[in-house]
Amino acid sequence: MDEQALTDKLLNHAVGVTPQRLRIAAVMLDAPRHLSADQVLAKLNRDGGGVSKATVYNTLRTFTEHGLLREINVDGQRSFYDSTVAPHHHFYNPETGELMDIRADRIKVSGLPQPPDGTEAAEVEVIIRLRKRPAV
Amino acid sequence: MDEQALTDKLLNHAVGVTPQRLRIAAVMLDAPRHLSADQVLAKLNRDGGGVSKATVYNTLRTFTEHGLLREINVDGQRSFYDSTVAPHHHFYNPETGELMDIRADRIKVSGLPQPPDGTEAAEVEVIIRLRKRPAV
DNA sequence: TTCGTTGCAAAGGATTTGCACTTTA
DNA sequence: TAAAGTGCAAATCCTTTGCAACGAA
Repeated sequence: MDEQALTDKLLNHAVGVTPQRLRIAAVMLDAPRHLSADQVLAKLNRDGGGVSKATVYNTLRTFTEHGLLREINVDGQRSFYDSTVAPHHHFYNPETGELMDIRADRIKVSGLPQPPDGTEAAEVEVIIRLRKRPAV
Repeated sequence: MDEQALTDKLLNHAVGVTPQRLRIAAVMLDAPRHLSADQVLAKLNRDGGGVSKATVYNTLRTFTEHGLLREINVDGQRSFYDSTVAPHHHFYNPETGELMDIRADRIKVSGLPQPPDGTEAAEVEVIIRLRKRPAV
C-alpha cells in the first residue's frame, strides 16, 4: 500500500494525517498483522526511529477507536492490535506469543444462549489456545 | 461450603492450608465467581481485613497453578479469576465489567481448522461481548 | 529447626497523562 | 492562528519480588 493509499485510509476513518501516523500505518495497516505496541515501537526504531513511545500507544488507541484496528487480549500482559477488523477468530500459541487468523466463515458457533435482558451479542470471539503436540 | 470442606479442597489440590488461604477460598471457591484480585482484596478488607495485597495476588496465582481457579483475560486491564474450572464459555459485558458463565454443552463450535504443524488445540474459548440493546 | 507462608515496601512492565512545543488545516 | 498532534518524563495501574518475620509440623 503506498503512502497515498494509507493517507486515504486514515482520512476515510476521520483520523488526521501526520508523518508519525503514516509510519505507524505503514507498519500496521498494509497487511494482516498482530503486533503489540512494543513490537510496533521496536520495528519503527529499527527502521530509523522518529516516533516516541507515547505516540505509538496513543496512535494505536486512536486507530482502534476509529475502526482501523482491533485490540485483542490473550494473556493479560499486553494488548495486541490486529489489522484485520472484519470478524474472525484466532489461534494463539502461548509459547511463542503468536496469533494466527482464522477466517470467520471457517468456524461455526451454534447454540448461543439468549443474552441477558437488555443486552444483545455484539461480537463472538473464539480463541483456540495451542500447545505443542506430543511426539507420536 | 464450610471450613472443613474448603480445607479438604485445598488439600486435594496439594495446596497448603493457612488462615489467609482459607479466607480467600471462602470468597472464591464456595460458588461460581468471577473476580479480579482487587475485588477479592476489597471484599476481604470489607469483612475485616487481615490479608495483604501481595498475599491475595500470590494466593490467586497459586490456586490457579493448582487447578482451583482459571484465569480469564477480557480487557487487558486486569485478570479475572473464575471458580469454575471445567471448560465453559462466557458472556462479557464491557459496560459493567461483568462476566457470566455459559455451560460448555450449550455452545457448539464446528469447523475448527487444522492447528498449525507441531501443535494441537489445547482449549477453545468463546467470549461473547455484549452491548446494550437499543430500545425497540 | 525447618520449610512454607505472610506482609510490607520496593520493583517491574505496560500504558496513560501533563504540559510545553510543533505541526496541520 | 486555532486546533490537533507530538514527545518526553513523570505518573498510574496491575502485578511480582526481595526479604525479614512468622507459623505449623
